[in-house]
Amino acid sequence: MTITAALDHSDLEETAPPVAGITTLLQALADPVRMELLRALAGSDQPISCGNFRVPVTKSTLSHHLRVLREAGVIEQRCDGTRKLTSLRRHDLDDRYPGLLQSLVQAPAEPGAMG
Amino acid sequence: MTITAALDHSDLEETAPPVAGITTLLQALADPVRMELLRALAGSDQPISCGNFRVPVTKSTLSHHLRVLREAGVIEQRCDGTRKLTSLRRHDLDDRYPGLLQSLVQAPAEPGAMG
DNA sequence: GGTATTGTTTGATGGCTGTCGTACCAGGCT
DNA sequence: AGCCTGGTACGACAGCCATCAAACAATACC
Repeated sequence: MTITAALDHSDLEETAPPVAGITTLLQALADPVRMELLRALAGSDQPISCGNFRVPVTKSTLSHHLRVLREAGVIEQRCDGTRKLTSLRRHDLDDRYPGLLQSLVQAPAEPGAMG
Repeated sequence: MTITAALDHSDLEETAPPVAGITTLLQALADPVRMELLRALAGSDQPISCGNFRVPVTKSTLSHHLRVLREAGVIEQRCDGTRKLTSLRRHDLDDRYPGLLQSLVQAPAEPGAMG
């Protein structure tokens, strides 16, 4: 097999993994904390750093939740100095699951996910 | 507080419980078997009895999955002799979560949920 | 170098859940 | 009555998962 440039899709993107299947995606979103993270990201046009999420969990638990979202293809993270900026992969999500993101973020938030 | 008839919403409906919150709903759908049940129900305009679902689980497990969907407000079941006909609560779902059901059922099915 | 600041990783733990087998119950059938 | 069919309820069990504390890593700043 020849060495190809198939994975080099463009210029300097960090080769974000593909958006997960529907079951994995729903599992990733079926958590009150992660839904709150999704809402926060969807409601902001700018990336958010870990410290700026207002969820009632420890930072290790928050890191765990962000990892789940990242591995499901919901978010992507970019290092910026000592921070890590998290942003929503809107286009990839809409591409694979049209309308899903919008119907989720416009769903009424439940009390209990925020402190 | 006076005894009111607030719960008597109409005539002879079986008082279906309200559609659950978004987290409970996503938890109910974040399972390959239950997503397959959803697809089967969404793809048929007629109710389906337990025996007509083609999922690779025991009937007790199937009953468990249907219970989860029922308690989340996704389906309703109507007794018909010895059978129990299951149907999708499309209107209630669309009412509470517009567009969600459609975006879910049109999502590509993953291999593995069917035998 | 030293010290915050920001996140990740690693156990550990308690709870939830998907699965099955078995028993059980209700209708329809002969 | 007896039997089957369709479905539920109850344990039991294994695996996953959300949570935390503590330790670690990396960058910035003094």
